[in-house]
Amino acid sequence: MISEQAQMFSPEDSSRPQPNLTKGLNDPQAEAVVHGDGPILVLAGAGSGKTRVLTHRVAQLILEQGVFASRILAVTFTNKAAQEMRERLHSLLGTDGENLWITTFHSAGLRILRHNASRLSYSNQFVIYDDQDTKGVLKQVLKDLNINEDRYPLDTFSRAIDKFKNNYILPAEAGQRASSIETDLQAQVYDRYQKVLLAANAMDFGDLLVNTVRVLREFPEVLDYYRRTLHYILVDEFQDTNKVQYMFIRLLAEPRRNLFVVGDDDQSIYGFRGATISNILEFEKDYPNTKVVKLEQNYRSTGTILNAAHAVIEKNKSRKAKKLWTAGDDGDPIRTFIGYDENQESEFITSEIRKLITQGYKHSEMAILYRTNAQTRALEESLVRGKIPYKIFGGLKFFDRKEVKDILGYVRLLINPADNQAFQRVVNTPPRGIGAQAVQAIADEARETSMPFLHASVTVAQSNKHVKKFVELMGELKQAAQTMKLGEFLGFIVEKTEYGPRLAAMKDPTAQSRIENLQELESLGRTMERPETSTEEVMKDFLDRISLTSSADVPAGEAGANDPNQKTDTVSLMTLHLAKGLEFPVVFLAGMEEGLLPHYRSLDDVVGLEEERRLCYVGITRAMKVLYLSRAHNRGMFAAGGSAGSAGGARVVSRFAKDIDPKSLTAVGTERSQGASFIEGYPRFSFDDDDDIDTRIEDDYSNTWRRKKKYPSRDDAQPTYSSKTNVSLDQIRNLLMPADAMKQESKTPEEYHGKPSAVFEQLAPGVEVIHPTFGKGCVESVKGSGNTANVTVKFDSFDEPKKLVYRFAKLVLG
DNA sequence: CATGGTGGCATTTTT
DNA sequence: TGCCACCATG
Repeated sequence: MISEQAQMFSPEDSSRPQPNLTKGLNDPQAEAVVHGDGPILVLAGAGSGKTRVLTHRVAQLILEQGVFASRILAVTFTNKAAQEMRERLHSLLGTDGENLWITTFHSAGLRILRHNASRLSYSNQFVIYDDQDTKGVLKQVLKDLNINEDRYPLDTFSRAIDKFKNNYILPAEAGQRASSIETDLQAQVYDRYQKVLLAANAMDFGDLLVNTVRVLREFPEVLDYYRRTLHYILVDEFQDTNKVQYMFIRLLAEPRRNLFVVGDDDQSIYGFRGATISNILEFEKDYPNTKVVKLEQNYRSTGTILNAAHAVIEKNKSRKAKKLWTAGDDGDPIRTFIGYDENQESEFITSEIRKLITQGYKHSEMAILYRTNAQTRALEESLVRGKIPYKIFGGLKFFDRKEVKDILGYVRLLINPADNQAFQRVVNTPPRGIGAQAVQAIADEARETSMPFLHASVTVAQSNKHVKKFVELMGELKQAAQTMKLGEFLGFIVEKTEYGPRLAAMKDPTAQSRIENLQELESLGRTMERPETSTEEVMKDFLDRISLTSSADVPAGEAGANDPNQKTDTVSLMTLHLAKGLEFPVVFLAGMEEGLLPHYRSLDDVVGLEEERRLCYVGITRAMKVLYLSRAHNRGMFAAGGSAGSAGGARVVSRFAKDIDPKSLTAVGTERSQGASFIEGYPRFSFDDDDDIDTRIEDDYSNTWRRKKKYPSRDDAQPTYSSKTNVSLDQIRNLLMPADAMKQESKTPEEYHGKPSAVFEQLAPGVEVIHPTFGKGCVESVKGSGNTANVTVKFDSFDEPKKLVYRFAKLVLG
């Protein structure tokens, strides 16, 4: 991948010790870089050198204004962008930049919460729930609240919760705001959902932001600490920040207001995630003396490409007037193609790539961009047949692979025994005779005792031999973790759970690639190992890193961290969203059709359509020299639906393409195409496919799998590790559930509320109590004493009274 | 009571 | 294409 503006670095720029930081910059760029204290908004058009301005600004602060690197926080959109910025600063600053905090919003939140989550009654060791975990929790919540999923689909709730969090609306406020049956249900689900997460000591992505802001707002000493630490704050892609993120920034920057934000209202494409252009407008309101700098000179694209981009974007009503210009040439016309269907469109792109290669372009200089991930299927097939090396960004991540998540599920459960989602994932994976009934029994036991599923399963193990075996397995894994390094341990899990051997015994051809993925995971674990650090600590880091690795950071299906410097020569495939911030000499914009771009889900509202237009704009402006627009006349994915925008199955050209001056378009792909118009035309049923694409699918991949085969086939499969079952359930219980694993990090509710610990003596029927998770309630009965004491409490928010083990329940008097 | 197979169905964009 | 719900079997 070519980095934005990378080619503009001349050797003089990085000469030390006194680099002239404004050399080679244009006037507005320089103005932004040398800006003193106080707020500044840089409106940076596509390709106007904004990353360069950001990095030089940081260097300026350190080298010219004498600011300590540790006083600077730079927030970027993805880990990849952060990494790139770090590298560029390294070449500008050398080791002076070592203490810079360059990070994403989510990573920043995670770091703050790892130190402060206990203030919010989480443990600082909390885990991060991904989308799947989240859905699992929601499913349970809907069941508990007797909500009919057919009537109120699960997705509407996950979307609603997401929206609450993007806008920093906490459950209580959501409840107050509720104005209809729907919104009231949403608030109820949200409330309960948060309680389940808290009980599992887990946070979802949104919580990483919401809880960070909560900590900063509710604990002045924490806010004070970070304000004293961070004096200069820079934010990239400011147009795509949402309300919580903006609150976070504002809180930190408030006393000094040294806030440097860079954005482009024309590239705001994350409205569905709560981002609003109004953040840019509000910025000038919130910081009245803001300096505004506009970067309008484009260093990336040809005149033709810029004109097309402008023609598309100028139709938007809500945007700041501006026009990019270039000192360069007009360049080539934009090339167009209409395929009979998506397969022909893909074949065309493949064959063009081959031609461009013969003309001297590298694969890595080309990208195929599209609106939806579903479009990759046809493209991928065709590229494979054409033997074009490619990488797909986004889509299914390596860490989203089922087998990888399964094995990591064991790791998660060992680290955080309260992780009930991880428990449910692994308890019968691979199948070991623990079905729905057994899991329900465990869930019931867990509910009655207010204990995590894992703990409850130890009790159920007394009456269920399958569960007993599982519990013993977990005990063995726990012990192994104490002696093995991470890589070895991951391999041990794969063997010991029989996950690997079972895969090896499968006829399914994908099984071999899954085994490879697990081997990849193992070697990834090995790279994480640190001599002085316990495997448990390493595992925690490992999980954090995995949780925050976004699909933009690493190509689909790759683990990433293995060989960061190995740049391979491949064509890049990605959605328009992921392409933001990148540039390529050659760009294919596939699927230029109504219903796809703009997507049919956005057709009926103006705001949505404007965002689609920006998306198209982002796509066009990724291209440096050569831009292709292609579309198909028929598309499989819509054949059945007959969706809006496609009358009678025939696909109509995108309205955005119609805005481009036809004189700058030229049809390619067939000799007969000279007069054919991309905008009104019909597909040609052949193109000059003279490259003789070998249609035999080569067996390269399966050969590699076979070579690396590690596991024996079923016949000689034997347990590699002897199993020792002479450990008692009680011993395992203690092993899996050390007292401090259940204890909240630093504060019990007693400490938390500053009350003496003699709560138990005062418990009696009728006494009001508060539970950290369940809230307020009234004691119904008290039984036993010491470690086994039980308290039955009727909580306000639950119909059924709950039986709690006093030792764990952390009750305080109400 | 657990499992594996089959058939139906929907499918934006992402930290 | 991939996921879920349902059903027949062990």
